[in-house]
Amino acid sequence: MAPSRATPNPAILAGMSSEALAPQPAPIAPRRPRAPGPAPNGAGSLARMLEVLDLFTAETPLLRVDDLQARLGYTKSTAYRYVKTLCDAGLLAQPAQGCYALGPRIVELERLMRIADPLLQAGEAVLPSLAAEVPNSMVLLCSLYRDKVLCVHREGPEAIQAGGRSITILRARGLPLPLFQGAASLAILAWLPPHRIRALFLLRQAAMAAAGLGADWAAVRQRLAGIRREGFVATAGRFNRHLAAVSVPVLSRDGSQVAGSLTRIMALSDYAGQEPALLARALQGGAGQVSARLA
Amino acid sequence: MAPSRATPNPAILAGMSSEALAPQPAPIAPRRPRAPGPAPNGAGSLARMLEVLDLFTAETPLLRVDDLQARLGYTKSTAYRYVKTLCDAGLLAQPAQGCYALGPRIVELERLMRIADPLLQAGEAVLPSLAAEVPNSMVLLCSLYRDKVLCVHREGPEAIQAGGRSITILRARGLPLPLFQGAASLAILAWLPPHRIRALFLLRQAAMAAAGLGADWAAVRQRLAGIRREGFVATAGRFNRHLAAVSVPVLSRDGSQVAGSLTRIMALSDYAGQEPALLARALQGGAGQVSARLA
DNA sequence: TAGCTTTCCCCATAATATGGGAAACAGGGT
DNA sequence: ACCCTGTTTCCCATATTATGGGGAAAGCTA
Repeated sequence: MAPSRATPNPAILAGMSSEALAPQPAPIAPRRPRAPGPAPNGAGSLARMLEVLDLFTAETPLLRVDDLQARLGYTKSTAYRYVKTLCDAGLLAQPAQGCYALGPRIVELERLMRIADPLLQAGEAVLPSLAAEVPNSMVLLCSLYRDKVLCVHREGPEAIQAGGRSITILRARGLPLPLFQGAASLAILAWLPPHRIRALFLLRQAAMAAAGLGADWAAVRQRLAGIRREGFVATAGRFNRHLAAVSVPVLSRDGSQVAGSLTRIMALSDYAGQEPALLARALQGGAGQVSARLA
Repeated sequence: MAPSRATPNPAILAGMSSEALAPQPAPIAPRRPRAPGPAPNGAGSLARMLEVLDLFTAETPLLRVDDLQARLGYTKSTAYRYVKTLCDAGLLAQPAQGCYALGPRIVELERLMRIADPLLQAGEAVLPSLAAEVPNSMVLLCSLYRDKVLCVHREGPEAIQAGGRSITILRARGLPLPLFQGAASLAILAWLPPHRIRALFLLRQAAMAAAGLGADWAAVRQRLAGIRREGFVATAGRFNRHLAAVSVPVLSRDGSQVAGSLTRIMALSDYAGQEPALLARALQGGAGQVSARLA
């Protein structure tokens, strides 16, 4: 600080009475106790802080501290402390004063993931030729994380001509897919080890039923066994009225577990003329190549 | 938990003596106090938890809990609690038992940033034609976040033929650049509002000097003023012995502040035959188009 | 199923996150 | 250049809760 910004006497500037400058005996208000209970929220303060990230969406990428305070029920102090901690970690950033957004660390970490992800590496090498095999179609590489299926890579055109219109899937990487719906997810689910499927069922039976996977354990089990017997999943007009999808699992190199799924998306009109099993065969070839390239 | 996990009586199951069930005077080992001091680490526990993310690198994308425990000095309990909290938030994931990696939430959040970032939107529209103007060259769009410059988008070939070899810049998005070195960073720095430059200088004078920006405030100020007068930054052989770069600032639509920088990277041999100011002029045209497209 | 590692749970206490208010700061206007 | 307004940090006592150790449960491998 070269010229040393030296004007720290706001008390006088603010016109406070001289009394206020005398040593105050006990003017500090004691902390207002929160309502008793095991935990005010579902978790500890560490998890509470991370909830801040959930508030950022494509519709509201910029938030003010007031919004956080209101939406999460914190006080101003706490909201600012969370924001400051997250900013220091780079997970948030301030594009402008009073304005917060997701931060650079996220982009940086995502790059690390791209560099380190063997599935992505393998997919980038194999998918281009696979996508080119069928005109007006794109190929998606998806992956399962605990209880979330994400599109990891897309190859082929950004848009598909279908139903007289151009249907675009923009910025596919990172697109979250419903766990129990869609060819890409089912192709992963069906090849999960039995105890994983069972655990998922016990935990999210309602969601499975709602997605039409099956009302009880027997139905779900049977449905997934059917998919495994076929070797692929084909859906038509579910994700979009004018689109169809065929998906096959990508297994780890030793074939012991499922690493993700490979999905071709095409116009429903193009799909109608073809044999699903034939489309699946081509995908299975690609999936085998991807598997072979996995570290 | 279909059969309702209702067996919360570990004392009996474990075969403890009935004495142990009586009110225990003080059998529980008191918490071992940590070394006294204002704070064991530089920050509170919230920031401490986020340090876990720093341990994941391109070289070590997979970590075991023992590693975290050892590298951050936590106990097993704490390490597992952090990991669980971060996993629940999706910032970490377990590809396999005993194995942790960066999680799906990061990819998902990064997608949100791509969707919402006006600079990226504008860049994707403008850069392709700009990159094609000069063969064997790529164009980088970079942005400043508080104290970090990141490449946000790359257009053009992935590799440049220079010095008889092919020099590749892979996965440019998310690539961190040194704040005080390189054309892309300097083109942003120089157009920062004076008080921001001054704040940076006060905070990181040593780093500026080490990067050759200037030993004292006068030198730094003069150097940046010189860049502003020129209107661009050109470097040759700094980032890589066989490459040269020309960079210009991208201003906000109203021109009041700098939003990022636009940089062309080319082979040093190609650069040598050209007039830097002419290259800069073309970039300035592109930067103007990007600015015009900013929301 | 047994045997192993990994993960979670329990609890008292020490560490620290919290909340209220005021100081310091930054940006925009005149 | 200055004030003025809204934003951000600092301060401190106390209540909340994160911590650490040991042991139970869960998950995977053989």
